[in-house]
Amino acid sequence: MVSRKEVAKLAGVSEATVSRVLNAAGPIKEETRRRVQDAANQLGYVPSALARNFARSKSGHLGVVMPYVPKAHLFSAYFFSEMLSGIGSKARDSGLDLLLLFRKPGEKMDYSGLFRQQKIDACIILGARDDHDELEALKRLQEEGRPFCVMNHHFAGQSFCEVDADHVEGSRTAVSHLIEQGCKRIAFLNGPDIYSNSTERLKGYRTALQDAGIEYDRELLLEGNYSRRSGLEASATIAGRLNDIDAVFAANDRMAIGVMQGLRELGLGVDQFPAFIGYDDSDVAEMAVPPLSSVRVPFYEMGVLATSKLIPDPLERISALELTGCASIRELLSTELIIRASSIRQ
Amino acid sequence: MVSRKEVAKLAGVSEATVSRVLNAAGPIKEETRRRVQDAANQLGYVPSALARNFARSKSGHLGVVMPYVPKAHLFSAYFFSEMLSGIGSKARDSGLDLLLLFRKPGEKMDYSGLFRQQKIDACIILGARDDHDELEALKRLQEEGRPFCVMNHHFAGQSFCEVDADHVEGSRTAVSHLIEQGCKRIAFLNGPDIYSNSTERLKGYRTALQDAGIEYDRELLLEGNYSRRSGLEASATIAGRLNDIDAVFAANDRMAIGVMQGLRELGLGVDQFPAFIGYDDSDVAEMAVPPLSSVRVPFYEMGVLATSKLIPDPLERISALELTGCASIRELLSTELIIRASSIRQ
DNA sequence: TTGTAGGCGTTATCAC
DNA sequence: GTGATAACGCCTACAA
Repeated sequence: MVSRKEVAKLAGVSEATVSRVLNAAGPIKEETRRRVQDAANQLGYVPSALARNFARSKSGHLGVVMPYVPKAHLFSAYFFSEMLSGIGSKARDSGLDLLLLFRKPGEKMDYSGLFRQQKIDACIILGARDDHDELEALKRLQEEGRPFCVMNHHFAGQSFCEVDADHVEGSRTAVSHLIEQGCKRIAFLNGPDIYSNSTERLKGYRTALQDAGIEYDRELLLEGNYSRRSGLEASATIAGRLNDIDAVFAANDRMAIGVMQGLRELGLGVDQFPAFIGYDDSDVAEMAVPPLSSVRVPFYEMGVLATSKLIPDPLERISALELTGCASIRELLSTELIIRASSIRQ
Repeated sequence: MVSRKEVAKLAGVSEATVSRVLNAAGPIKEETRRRVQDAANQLGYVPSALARNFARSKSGHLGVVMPYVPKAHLFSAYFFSEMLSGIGSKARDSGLDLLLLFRKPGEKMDYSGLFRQQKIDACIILGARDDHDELEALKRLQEEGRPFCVMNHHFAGQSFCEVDADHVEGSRTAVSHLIEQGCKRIAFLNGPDIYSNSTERLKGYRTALQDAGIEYDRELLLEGNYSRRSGLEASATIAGRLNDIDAVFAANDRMAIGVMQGLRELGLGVDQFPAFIGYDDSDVAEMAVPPLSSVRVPFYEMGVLATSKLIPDPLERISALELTGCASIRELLSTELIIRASSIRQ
């Protein structure tokens, strides 16, 4: 490995000067700059990021915590990959590298340890669980003043930095659309309420009903676990009450598709289907039969936003402060209802 | 940050001794060990991975290069997430962290630079392109003796370390199955032949035909780009020749589903569909209507394998050498045909 | 405009 | 068994 020292020697300058040239820092005589550049090129010198980070005592890494995804694919890979792309895009602009951290099944994450080991300078948590250990780990991070951001989940009663989509409004819009289509008995296949997303969606669902003067009926509430299979299972219930149900709103696309599949297996044709709306607008939505209306969530943008909250661009930060006076703790991005054939009643 | 020095002082030993205790290296008197442990606990000392890596001049990172995935989702996130999980699982066992590297649109990757910057100790390339720059970059890596592994692509004429699935056999099996189902005119919607996978699949397709004594007909070959949309577009051609085509073998699930969609939009019912087989057995296969038969590719295991080729477990390495005499350069894992309704003719 | 020198927190190699 | 003490390659005052 060719080091700065050799470049310095060849160029006939001190090591400090080599650094100044390569970091474009401080005033440098043009001729010196050239000599150093030439020497560096000639030797094929590349500064060691490792040594640099060490000297600055920064890892240079943005940690990204991925949820544990069991073989029984509960979640779609879709939105993790979208968020990752957003995070990666912004991180690259900031000169940060992404350190991928996989959560293990039962394991409680030692977020603080990752910082203390100097593995990461900041952290984005994608698969936050709302349990005791997780909460404690995050509270500790906050006490220690570590930069971190939780995506896609809200910890009630905390003031963590969080980035999410507005699922209340997203669900309200979806259900309102169903109502506009003439649906009155709208089943809601939600996810488990350990996810804040689920309770938010329920809220939006109820708001839409209320706005339309439709009474909320607990009997129309079903719970799945965001897997296709759980939608398949829910389909039995739905099929048995098809005279009482004219629409299905599912908390994600996979469950919606599971329900469709189940109905189909029971011999129902598309023309006998209730109206359907899914959630996430993942890639499977447009592959469904019929194509599934869905609430689009800006996962990519959420990734970008989360990253910039941790690594604020100096310029942005200034203008943000000028505009708002402070950075808000929790930010919600808007969703968009994508209407396809599944929700159109004619 | 509490450092080793403070622990040493509190424990009344030298820094070297602290390291010995914490690294469980060298002989240590039990009492000393306890004193050090206590001091470390009391101070909440956590060794800095950054400093450690620097001192060892190893980054401690396994780089994973992700392909550029444009908004027009050419590929499914599915197999990248599967491979990543496999890689992550094995890397964690080896004490390596994953550094995620996103390829940018036109950018030619400077793989060698990543090593010379000491950002990574080894590298797995997921989205290899078969162009000149890429090849040069990889050849350079090899010349420099860097540990790297290409996944899912074969560079002809090179002896890179590669991990892939046996797509010749996977395709042969799929097409043979179609033939067993009585199909004789099997359209093949392949991907572009810049991907070695595509040419391998074609080979398998032809082999199956030959085995069955069916003549190969170039007219039955269609080319898409692995996107659902390209399947949609191909469906026009297929629909126009449905009297001459009794099955469609697609090089991935998304294209197969695109074709189904296209046919459906043209008013064809499932009973008029040709037999279908897709490839990858991604999560969308079982969501298709009808459920799509597909060739399952062990992406997770491929990730594990690629990682262990780079970071051989000492024990495994020994036994492998005993068995084979050397590690093979290119390894192929077997695929498995998953039969669902789409390919059953009764 | 450039050089000097201390420090970053380990590892690893000697001595004792 | 344990303690000194060079590296490791770079950054960053502080001097000159």
